[in-house]
Amino acid sequence: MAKMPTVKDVAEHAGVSVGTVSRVLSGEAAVKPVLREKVNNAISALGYRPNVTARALRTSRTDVIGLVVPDITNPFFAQLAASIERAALECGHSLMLASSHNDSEAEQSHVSAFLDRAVRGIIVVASSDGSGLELPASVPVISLDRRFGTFPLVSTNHAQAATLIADHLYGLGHRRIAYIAGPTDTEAGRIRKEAFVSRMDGFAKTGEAVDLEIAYGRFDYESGERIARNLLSRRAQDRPTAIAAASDQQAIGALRAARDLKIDVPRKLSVTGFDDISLANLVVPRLTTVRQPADMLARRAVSLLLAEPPGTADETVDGSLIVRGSSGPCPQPKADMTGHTN
Amino acid sequence: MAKMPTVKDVAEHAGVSVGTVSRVLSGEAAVKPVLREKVNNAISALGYRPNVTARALRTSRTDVIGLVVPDITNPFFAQLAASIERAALECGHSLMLASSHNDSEAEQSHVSAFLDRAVRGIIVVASSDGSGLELPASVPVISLDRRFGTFPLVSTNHAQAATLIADHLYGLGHRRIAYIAGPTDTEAGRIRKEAFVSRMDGFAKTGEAVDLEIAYGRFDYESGERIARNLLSRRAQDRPTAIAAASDQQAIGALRAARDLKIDVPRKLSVTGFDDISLANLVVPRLTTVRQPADMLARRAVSLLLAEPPGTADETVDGSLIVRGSSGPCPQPKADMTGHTN
DNA sequence: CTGAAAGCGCTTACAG
DNA sequence: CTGAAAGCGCTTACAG
Repeated sequence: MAKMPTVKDVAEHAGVSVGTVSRVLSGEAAVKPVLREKVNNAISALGYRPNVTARALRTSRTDVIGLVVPDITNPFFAQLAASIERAALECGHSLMLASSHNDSEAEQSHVSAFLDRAVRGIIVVASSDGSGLELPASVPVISLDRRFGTFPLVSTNHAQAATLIADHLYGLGHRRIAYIAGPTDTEAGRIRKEAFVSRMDGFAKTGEAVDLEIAYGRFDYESGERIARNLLSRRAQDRPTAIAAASDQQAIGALRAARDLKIDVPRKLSVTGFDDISLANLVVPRLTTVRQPADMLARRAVSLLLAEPPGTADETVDGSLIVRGSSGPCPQPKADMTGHTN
Repeated sequence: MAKMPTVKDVAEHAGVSVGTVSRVLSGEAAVKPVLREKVNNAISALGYRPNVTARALRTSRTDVIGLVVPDITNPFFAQLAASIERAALECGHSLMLASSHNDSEAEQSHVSAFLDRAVRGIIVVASSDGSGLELPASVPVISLDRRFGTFPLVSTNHAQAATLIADHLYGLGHRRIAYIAGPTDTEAGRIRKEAFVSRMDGFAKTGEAVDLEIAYGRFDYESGERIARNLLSRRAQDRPTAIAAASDQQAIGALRAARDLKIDVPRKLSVTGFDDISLANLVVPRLTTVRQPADMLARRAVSLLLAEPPGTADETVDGSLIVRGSSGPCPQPKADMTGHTN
């Protein structure tokens, strides 16, 4: 608990002024080598460490980046947080994390708390669309994955990624497909769904029609399981032959439901996810999905935030299809198939 | 980007001194109601928000709690982090999170960074035993789940919890059991293993002998899968009838391996975990495990940290057995069974 | 109960 | 290149 040494102590020990100490600390200004040497010696002799609070007060700048996510126990967000922390660290910044529990009021107050704390910048994965509007924002703010207010967005190209899945399923011959969508109040949820739907509509025009059914839920395991259970609790001929989910968690829930109903995946049913969380490669069967490049997203978000001046343009990163065991050829042509063949 | 109003602005607007403003802000000192009123009006009129940095510099105290975990993408730690954030928020504190990636040097430097930042206190889930020794620690530090340095530890009663699992498996008739242990350089890993082993030894004395095999790994999915694959790639009569893992992640990996090898769980093999992460209830089959009460652990850690004076005694919380589908009766008496029956 | 003033530990014009 | 001094926005003895 000994009192920490200050610049003043260092200055005395080195026989220079505090200004000089500060200048060698910053490394910016030119200091005569002899003095620099003395100061550095004093610093290590005393075990001096700069007081970041004082520095922050003086410069009204810190090296802390604030991150707000809707739910840190969501594996995708945890992944994102880990990547951001790494990216921030590489730039000499540290991370302050807050979880909004999908509550836009909590989100709002976390952002305010960060602002009060004079963080260097804020990255937020919005809890829902329309949150975060009308913010004073004295520091740069970046939306990640889901738009927050009107701040620049770094995200996966949800439309492109969803299209990848649509093509994959159609290519496997599936013509009766169910789509488990994410919340309609999130842009990510909507875009993924719309891109998927419009791709299927496109196929209907040039090839075979697709019987597409859409169910809406949250992005979590439970939603996926519940919805899939509904979808699959029908006579076999009325069931979809493929379920495309808007998140890996939903897809894993769907796998669970299929298993409970003794529906063989992928022989009787194909299931696909979205995100490529680490678990996707561990479930049974391994999940076909589209990878969101968390590392790249994190890196881009941090660098937009730290850029001078801060970036203002949206950025988009393509997803990539990861084919694993949960998707396969459509079981067999339906007897009651409508639409033409080519 | 307008300059934020300060106490001085408020004081002028209210026609009082800055001291008075500060006093109504703190709520501690007595202030004449008329003045208090004026000050409050000025505060809302100007939209004044206290500058936390200045306050921190002056009082050398903040309301930030630092948390270091070995890996935020580990679902158990994510759960813990979420619980701690909630507990901290309830006490008007916010959370600063760092992930050490199981590297004790990174851990060390994160702790230093928190110290530099004059956090209110630090909670650390140690990356391994022996990390965090000889720390100056100008603020309270609490170890959570795994001991950090010599700081007080809040943890699940690993021994009691491991015993619960041992009893469960023995009670189901299993006599050839493999235990997938956690890293031997973590206390949690060692205690869980030792308690399990010693319970089994106890049975050997009073009942039937247990053929116990131990394999060591990390706490993650991959370790569990790899080790289980080894364990199970033998002739059926040489295989364990039950695998107890030191973490849910390992157990889920083991489930994966069993599935790949077409070994029916629980009919041919029982598998148990440890933690009760949310996924445990979603894998196929659902995982029998022992629940670590994350919420309670978090709450206790935060309250020890914030107590005046800070708590110094270790605290332990019991785990509870959660029986699900991955464990069942031992397949059938072995022909080559040694040991007596009772 | 209230005001005037010192000071937390830095950084940064300002002189020299 | 270096020192002396002001000041970031607060809180808190110290008088009164």
